Amino acid sequence: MSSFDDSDAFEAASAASLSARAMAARAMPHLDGLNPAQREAVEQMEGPVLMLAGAGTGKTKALTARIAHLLATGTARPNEVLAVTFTNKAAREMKNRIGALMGQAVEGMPWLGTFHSICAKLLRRHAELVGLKSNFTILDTDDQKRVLKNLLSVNSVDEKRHPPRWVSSFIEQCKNNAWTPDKVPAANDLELWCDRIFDQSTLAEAPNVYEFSRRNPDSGAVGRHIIMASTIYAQYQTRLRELNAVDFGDLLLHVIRIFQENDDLLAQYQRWFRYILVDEYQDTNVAQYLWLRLLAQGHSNICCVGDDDQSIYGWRGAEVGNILRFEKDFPGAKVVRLEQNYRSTGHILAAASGVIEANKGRLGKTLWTDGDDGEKVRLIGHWDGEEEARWIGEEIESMGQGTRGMDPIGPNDIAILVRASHQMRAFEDRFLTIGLPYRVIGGPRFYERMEIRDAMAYFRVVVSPDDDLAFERIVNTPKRGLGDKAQATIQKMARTNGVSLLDGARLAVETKALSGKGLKELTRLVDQIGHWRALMQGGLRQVGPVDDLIEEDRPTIDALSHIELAEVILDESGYTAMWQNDKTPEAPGRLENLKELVKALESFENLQGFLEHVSLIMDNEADDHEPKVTLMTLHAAKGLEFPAVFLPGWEDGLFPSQRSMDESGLKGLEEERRLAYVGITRAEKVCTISFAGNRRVYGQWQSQLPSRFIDELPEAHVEVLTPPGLYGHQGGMAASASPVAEMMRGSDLQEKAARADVYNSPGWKRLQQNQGRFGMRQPSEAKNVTIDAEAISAFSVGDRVFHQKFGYGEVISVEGDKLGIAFDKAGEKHVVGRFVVAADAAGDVPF
DNA sequence: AAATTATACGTTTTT
DNA sequence: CGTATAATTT
Repeated sequence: MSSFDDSDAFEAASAASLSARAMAARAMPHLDGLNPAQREAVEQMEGPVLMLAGAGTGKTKALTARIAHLLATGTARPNEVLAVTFTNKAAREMKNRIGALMGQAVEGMPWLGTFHSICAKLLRRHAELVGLKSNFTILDTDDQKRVLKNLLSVNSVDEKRHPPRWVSSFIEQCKNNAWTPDKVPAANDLELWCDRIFDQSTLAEAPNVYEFSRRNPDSGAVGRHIIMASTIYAQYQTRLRELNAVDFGDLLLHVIRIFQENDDLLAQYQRWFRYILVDEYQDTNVAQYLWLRLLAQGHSNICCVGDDDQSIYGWRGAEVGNILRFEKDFPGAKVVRLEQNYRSTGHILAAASGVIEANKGRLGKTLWTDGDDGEKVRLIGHWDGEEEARWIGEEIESMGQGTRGMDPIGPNDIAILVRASHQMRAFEDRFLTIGLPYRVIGGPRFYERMEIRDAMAYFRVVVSPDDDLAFERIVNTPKRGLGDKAQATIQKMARTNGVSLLDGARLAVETKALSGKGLKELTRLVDQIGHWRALMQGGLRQVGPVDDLIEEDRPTIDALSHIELAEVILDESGYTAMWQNDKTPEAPGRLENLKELVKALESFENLQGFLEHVSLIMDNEADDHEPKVTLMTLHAAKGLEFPAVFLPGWEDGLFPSQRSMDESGLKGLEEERRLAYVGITRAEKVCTISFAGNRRVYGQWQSQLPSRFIDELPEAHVEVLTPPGLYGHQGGMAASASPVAEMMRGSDLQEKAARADVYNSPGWKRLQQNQGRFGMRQPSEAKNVTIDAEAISAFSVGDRVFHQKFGYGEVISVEGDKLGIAFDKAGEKHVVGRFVVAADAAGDVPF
């Protein structure tokens, strides 16, 4: 875990490299099983190398083999290799695989990690060069938003028109592009409207506010006042410095600035990192590119691995241009293409290739395989989204039995990949009713949950008493009667004395700036924090003026373990009690999460180490053992593979997403197409694409057209399926119904023409001919499966029950193992009995 | 200060 | 339609 405790990594690494050199004489097992292209990429150690690695071509294998080769040949010591990834998961996997290749010989690679963790490490060493202390805190999006909200209101910005998260994404965009506040191009800057009109005297006191001469289209008023977004950005940076804090983008930018302003230091690191490797290079943004270029200058021993066809993060600043430009940026670069695919069948590869070929300006690769053609990509249309979910559910069940001579495929080997997370709901609903276990990847992350963040804010206050944001978060959580008024008093006290909020609170207590209950509660909180701090450090116990909480009056105390300390903090602060007293359905889960948090502390030496880890590592691999179908977005699926993949919702507007096309035009469409390519290439054996003719969008029923990507699937590699149980309804329900529906909605002519044209497209005609009918049918009343006499429900009508997702409710019908339940909050649902528990037991059952 | 009602809005997401 | 925030009430 500890890419951070590198203090003696150098020593350890040097020792390790001796044995590495010794190994050079011996065989090199890491080269075994590499194909010629992979081997070339591994053995070309000097100079710039671009490894263009298509989906499933053994990219990680080649990358790890290359590192192993550098070490095994004694070309580099472990601490001289800088290997950067985007995610912690990727870093972890690489570490494991290198370990497996090298045996125990290499202790660790201190500079293998994410861009952010490596930058955090560098910045802690040199923080003072950018005016920070080395114990700076790393803000998450929530903290950022709070800082920004404050700035916006101070500047009278109209928060209705420019919500904090909007300004926050502006700043993020600037940082992705390595624009400091003074370097924001005028064309990219934004005018933020003020929420009031200044008069001459107030305007004089607001130096950043300008008169905006254009007419306000809303009110018709002239003389609106504005402030530039880059000005807010500048203030934001100042504020972060005051807080001794950085955001994620700053980790990169501060390090870049340090390198740019300190030639000697840069030279030192250039000498130190003799070999640089970068994973997922197509996802790098401008800042990351600059960072890499600074470090690679000189030796140019940089190996970038990526696939321009899998660049799907343009919307968050990734520059495909970086990978397309590589040979220009690094003259003499060797380009190696990995094109042999070890993952998917021939039909699947051919279908994926057919789709991606429609993109322009690719570096170009042709995937091929030694393996079987396998089954064709399957394509199926449904009446609506619910039927699509129903069909996929049944298909998954039959895959479990093994269909058409294929080996059974269990839930763990199946994934459903959607374009947008809201598509998951239809599947969740369906799977819940048929009792198909599933797992959703990519929901709210563990460390982003409210209770976890609250708990960590307590830890932060104890670890660093001047962490104002953390103090602000916990001062009235749980409710202590310290509302806006009390907090304003504390703020004022802190500001006028130039101290932290905690010290401000201490002063407020001493000077009795508050009264009654507020004073008592604040006194207690301040004393408690002092007490916890003492528990952390050990030694003489601090004796507060009003210290009625601490029962024993020991003059000295021993330092508690950080785990005990965490428990004490959560307990004494009343935070645990707050959730125990909470009657909402999510309260038991939150308590469970808190327990998990404390458990997670075990793998750390102290609270500081834990907090550093958490601020950079936001992933939480749930370790459940039950086989489950995976439900996730296409974005989340990159890098993964499954024997069977379902790709539902291939409808124009949904996928490709209308918004992408509107906002980014052809570029956006091409990125969507790459997403389609990523989706198809996740499948090893079976890939099933589907669409619905009708779908509910924001509550309104809308007729949908099959995705244009469906037309791009090469016919020879696609098999069109027809759902079972069809009767009547000859062909092309959507073809006839949709345009009519379109006209009734009175959309403009151009759009109608464009849409009508789809029906003349070769792909659609082909499908019509091939199928005769396309599986469109009226939704038959879904008859629920007959009652299994063996299945005796543990519940009866009238029982109070609790459900993990829907909360509390009352059983209103029982049909075999299926229950009809009227939920208090979620309405009426049909659910399989094993997903609910008797309501009185809900409090004790850890889900 | 909590509970309730109104209203706006509605990809993709890691660090 | 459903959720998440804001505004309003009690």
